[in-house]
Amino acid sequence: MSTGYGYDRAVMHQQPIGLVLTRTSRAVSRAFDERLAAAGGSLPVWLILLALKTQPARSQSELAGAVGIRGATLSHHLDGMEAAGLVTRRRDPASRRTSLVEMTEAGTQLFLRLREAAVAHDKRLRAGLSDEEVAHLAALLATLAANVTS
Amino acid sequence: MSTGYGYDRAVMHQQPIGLVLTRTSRAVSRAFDERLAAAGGSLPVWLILLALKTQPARSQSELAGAVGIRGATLSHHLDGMEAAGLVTRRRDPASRRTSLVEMTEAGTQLFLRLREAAVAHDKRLRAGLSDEEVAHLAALLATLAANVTS
DNA sequence: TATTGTTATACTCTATAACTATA
DNA sequence: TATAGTTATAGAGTATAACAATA
Repeated sequence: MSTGYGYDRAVMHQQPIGLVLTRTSRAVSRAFDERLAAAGGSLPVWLILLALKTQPARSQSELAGAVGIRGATLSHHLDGMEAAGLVTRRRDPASRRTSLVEMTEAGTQLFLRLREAAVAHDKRLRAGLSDEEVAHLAALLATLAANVTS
Repeated sequence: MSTGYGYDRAVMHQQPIGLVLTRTSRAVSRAFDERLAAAGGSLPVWLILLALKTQPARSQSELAGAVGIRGATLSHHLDGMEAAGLVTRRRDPASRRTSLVEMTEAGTQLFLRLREAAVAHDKRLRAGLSDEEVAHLAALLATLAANVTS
């Protein structure tokens, strides 16, 4: 019997999808980490800069939520990023216990380099896949994510 | 214009597929880690036991390759697993510098518990997806993995 | 000399708990 | 009291380099 995708039922159930996802994600993450490191960054730094770029001057709690890490973990990364001159922290005038994180010029420069690395990584990932297939993949992944968070 | 998947081109390119994969994989991995921990294991322990189950009495270098980690990292995990009574290491009679890793009865018991957790995780992941969609997802992920390793 | 595995050491990411400053 | 963020500490996973044993 044909599934319409070129796989029969015997093959389809060979590997749990969670295992396939874990292995793929490990391989792909490792490749991405290498590219980011070569460009002078890391995954958390990239995710933090990306979150800041899409919505500048965020409070740390918002930022931690956007990146998917705890506040203390974010503090840890921001310490390094601030020391490296990538971001600044200043108190929110409206509430002095909130701190607003902003990207510096050097942060923007690194962001651009990391974005290049991310774009190159993405191009490599998409090889052999049509836009439709990539869109379908994104939709399937979104379903998986929803399944574990609900 | 319709792509046939219910997504139009404007939506399709909103998010790089690498980012979607990273985020999905983080969320899914975290959920899986929690299940494995609740069952008394961890991801590396699960992957090592799984590799041993599918091909018993492997040398450590084979095992490290199958799991996707370095030899020294495997030694580290095996130390803990051996101390916990999950595996044994014995010298290969054919070549005394090679060590064969075997699962103990306790290792088998843990393997079964972790497999239960993995099956439950997989069932949850598949919610709302047909067998055909899961098979297609697996094929797409295989393409991504091939793209970064080639 | 080359290979298998171990040991020593260290790095990154993450977390929890206790703390400070502010509201 | 409650909240935003920091600091101290720790644990898991991984890695490289130097080493020992064996081939």
